[in-house]
Amino acid sequence: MSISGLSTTELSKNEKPAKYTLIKQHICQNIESGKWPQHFKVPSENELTQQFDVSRMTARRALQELTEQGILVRAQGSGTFVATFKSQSSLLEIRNISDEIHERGHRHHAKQLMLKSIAVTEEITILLNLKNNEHVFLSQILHFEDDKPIQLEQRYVNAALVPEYLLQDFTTTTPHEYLSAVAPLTEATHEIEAILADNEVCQLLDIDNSEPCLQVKRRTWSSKGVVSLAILTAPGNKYRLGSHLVF
Amino acid sequence: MSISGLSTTELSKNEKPAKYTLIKQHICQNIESGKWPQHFKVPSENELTQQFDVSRMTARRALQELTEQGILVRAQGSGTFVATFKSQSSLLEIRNISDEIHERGHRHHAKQLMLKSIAVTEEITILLNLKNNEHVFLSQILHFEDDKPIQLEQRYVNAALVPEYLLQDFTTTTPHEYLSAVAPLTEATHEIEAILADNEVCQLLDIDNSEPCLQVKRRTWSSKGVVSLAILTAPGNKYRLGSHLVF
DNA sequence: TAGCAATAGTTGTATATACAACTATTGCAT
DNA sequence: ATGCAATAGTTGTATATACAACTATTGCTA
Repeated sequence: MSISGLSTTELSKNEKPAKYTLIKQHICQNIESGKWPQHFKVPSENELTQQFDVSRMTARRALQELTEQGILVRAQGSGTFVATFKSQSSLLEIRNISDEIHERGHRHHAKQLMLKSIAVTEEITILLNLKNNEHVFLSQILHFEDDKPIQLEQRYVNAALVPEYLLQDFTTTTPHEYLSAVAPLTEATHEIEAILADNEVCQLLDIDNSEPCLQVKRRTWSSKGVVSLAILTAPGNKYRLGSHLVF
Repeated sequence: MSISGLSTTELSKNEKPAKYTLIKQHICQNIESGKWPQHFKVPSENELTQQFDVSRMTARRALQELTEQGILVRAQGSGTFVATFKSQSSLLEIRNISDEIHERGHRHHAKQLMLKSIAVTEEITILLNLKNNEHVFLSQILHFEDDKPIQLEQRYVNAALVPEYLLQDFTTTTPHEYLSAVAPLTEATHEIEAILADNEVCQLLDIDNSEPCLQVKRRTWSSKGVVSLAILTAPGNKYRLGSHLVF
């Protein structure tokens, strides 16, 4: 059985598999064979539309279902990427989260939180693995001062591993409270802490923040009133913290 | 937070929530308030299209997402129904299944199996609860002879709580093997056993199989080469096993 | 009453199209 | 180099339409 979960029986239903299942198969085969590694940018909706001679909505459906299954990760404006295998098989994490939610009495949210947790773990992992990869997958965005409320970019608020009671009034939460709440829910605590502390981020990403690189690709940023942690590519696969940190 | 998992933050994203989220909210509110009980037939895609002045695909998306979340159950040709609350909060079952899958080393299938397990538990539960409800939700279909391979209607093969190794060649499995494999994965074992044994089904559903009812609604069946367990409505909310069992 | 045909209703799949929102790159002016 | 504008690319949302597959009901015929 493939990672997509498509059984042979499912395909012989009417001797005529749905078109989007063919696309899903194609993608899964490429991933399983190793052709498309982690963080690989899979063909866009338009490209799949041409390759398989289908409408965009059909190609989109294939990508979307694989995303829901934790096999792909999508980013508006950027593209669709192969998820880390870690998240594809992170059953252990799921169980830990389940326990936590279970104790808090929010059983009916458990499944959604499982899915969301995988998504956010995904993005963080991709971010932190940049040093091993040429893809520039952006970006973790945090507005942060000790003992002052946190501001997260909205999509992270939506996806984050945050218990319900924190979500309801996130602006009253301090970094310390955030971490202590998230800590029992995730294995990525260390990485999150590293992001919160600039110096550690630099260390983690092998970034030289003091001396400028010889050549840095210019980037523009859509300012949103939050701090953007810009990671810029430079010749020789070196990275440096961007100077475009905007408020 | 509602059962849909929609947070207030999610809705204030751009001060303009997506249309399908409004429909999801509407449905969830009706369910939470008790207006729409278990097995209630929710408005069809076309009805929602008119009520909310949206396209069918938008209404469809709302129904589909709630189905994926285990809140609704859909049946082609019949309609969309409110799932049992049991499956909405059956975290315990999910964990048990997780353990099972985990031990068998099929981690990456875990999430899909969780979702599927909820779906099939759903349908079985709805079937067995018919006696308490006016809705005739059809139908469990089994082809069964002792010590001979089982045949299940295809959609149940796809959705069933069956371990992978059984799915791969289902036709070689005997009823006994099937039960012993499924037993540790579900709380519905007793119900499944009841379905497998005609007499117990009759007992469970308060069906009088020997004496014909005074008046029975006629039904036609699309024959598929499998045994159809037909449940026919009769005056006074009595049920009787149909005479249309077709092979 | 039983069997069959026809019809309507509901979900599933698929296409074509349009615009919004966001991202990434390029080019130009300073 | 820096900053800005313009452009193209990608995903997100939404509409309109058509047909397929299956279900449910009704009506006719024998």
